[in-house]
Amino acid sequence: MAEREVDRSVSQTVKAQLALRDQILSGALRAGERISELQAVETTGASRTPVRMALVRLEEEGLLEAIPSGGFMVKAFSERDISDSIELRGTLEGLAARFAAERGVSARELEPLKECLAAIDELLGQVPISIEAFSSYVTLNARFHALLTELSRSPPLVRQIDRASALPFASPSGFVMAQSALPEAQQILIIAQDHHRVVIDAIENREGARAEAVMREHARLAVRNLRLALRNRTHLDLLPALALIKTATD
Amino acid sequence: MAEREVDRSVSQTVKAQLALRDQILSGALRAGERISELQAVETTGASRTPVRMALVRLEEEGLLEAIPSGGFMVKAFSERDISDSIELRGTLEGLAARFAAERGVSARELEPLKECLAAIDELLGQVPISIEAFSSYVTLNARFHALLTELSRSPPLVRQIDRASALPFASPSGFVMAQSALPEAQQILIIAQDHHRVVIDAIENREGARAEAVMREHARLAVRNLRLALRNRTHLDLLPALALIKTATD
DNA sequence: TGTATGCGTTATGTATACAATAGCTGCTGA
DNA sequence: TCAGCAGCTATTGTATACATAACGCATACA
Repeated sequence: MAEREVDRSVSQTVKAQLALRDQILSGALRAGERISELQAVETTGASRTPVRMALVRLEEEGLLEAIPSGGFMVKAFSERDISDSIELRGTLEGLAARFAAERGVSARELEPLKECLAAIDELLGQVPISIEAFSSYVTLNARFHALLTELSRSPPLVRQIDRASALPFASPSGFVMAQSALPEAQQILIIAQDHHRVVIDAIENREGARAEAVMREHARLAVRNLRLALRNRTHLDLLPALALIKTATD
Repeated sequence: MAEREVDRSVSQTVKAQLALRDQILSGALRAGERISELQAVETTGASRTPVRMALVRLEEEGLLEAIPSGGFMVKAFSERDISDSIELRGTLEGLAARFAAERGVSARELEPLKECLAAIDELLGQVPISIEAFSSYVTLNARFHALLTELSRSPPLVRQIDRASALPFASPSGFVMAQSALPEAQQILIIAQDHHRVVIDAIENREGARAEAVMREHARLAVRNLRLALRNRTHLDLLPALALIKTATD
């Protein structure tokens, strides 16, 4: 036992996993770069065993890739990989919305979603939207999607959606939003909010096909959003993905 | 270093993972049962570190569940969980088929699929189908789906589909097929083969919507298939899933 | 007799020691 | 001067030892 300072409130494995994911999503570890276990031990403060467990988890999560000769490297993604992931998540969310509509949802279950919707409306009412409001939006929007997903009452589907969201929508510790991109972002978010409204309405009226269709349209909007963010080098709520895209265009 | 007999041709972690997955899918470890690390060490022949890595991987895969107080248990699924997983996979495969159709696929890329199709035709030509032929079908069908998935040219999507397939379609070491269920199974497989034909045709003609629709229809057939298998207590190609469904109906 | 507390046992979480392999560097020979 | 081989080093894979926490059982007290 070393004289290492240990925080017993949370498991070393979880601590290491969070720290490493943060390093990856923040860009401290660059795409394609090999991850040194020893270095990870130093930066995370955990010993090799929990670090290795964290690495395995991150590999399964899709952020790391095993190197045949041993060890792991940060996985690199193309722009298309990210846009495919967004469309993929939209497709899954479409299925979730369909399930929710077909299986029926009580008014009480829809309540939190409507509250979320109202809170977002309030943020978007500001013209132009402030950086702080945009930041709150990211949180509220994630909450809305999580709640919507839950309405499907399908644990396997919820699980897959979480997985699919990890890549394009993971939240790093902090993020930057260019001031100049705000008005354009707001335009897009207002359209997105319409989608949110339609999907709730469709679920309430048990229109599965319509609920599904709007979520897929929603994803296509997010793809356009990504293209815009890449072109302007600004970050909408898709920012974490940017750290993962390999710089050399292939 | 113990006098343990070690097989250096394959990593201990992989060995342990395969052995444990087999134990779960074959039903040797029952749903809801806690997995003892020490016991796993004995049955797999690996030491605790690789066993723990394997357990983490299987948890991420969705076959195990972490117990809050520590350790892992075999995850239990309801019948609906499995049928949702099938529908989920079908939805993802639908997206893959759409991508393939929209992005275009050369004749050379379609060749292996057509060969697969012909091989299955030959098997299904036998009336009634033999157990051995049915077993070959399971392999060929898995190959067909894997090839189709690849046509999407989308690594993130392929990855998710693999993930989604793990639960309902994983291949255990051996499986049993009741003789009496064969004719009914053959009927279903002939319809399934029609779907295969349609999806290839749609991809060739770049009809994305049609390609997607037929894969979703294909999934609905598989769901009916599952219901049948459960009712008759027979195993079609969905067998591994049966080991995971909790016996006590909740 | 039932419940609560304390101790012991067992299993998991963590750390580290050991083994093996892959990659690199330097040297030698053609 | 370049290529190939050998030895070394660094890093990963594996095993095990140690620490800690949880569960069960027994005993004592109400």
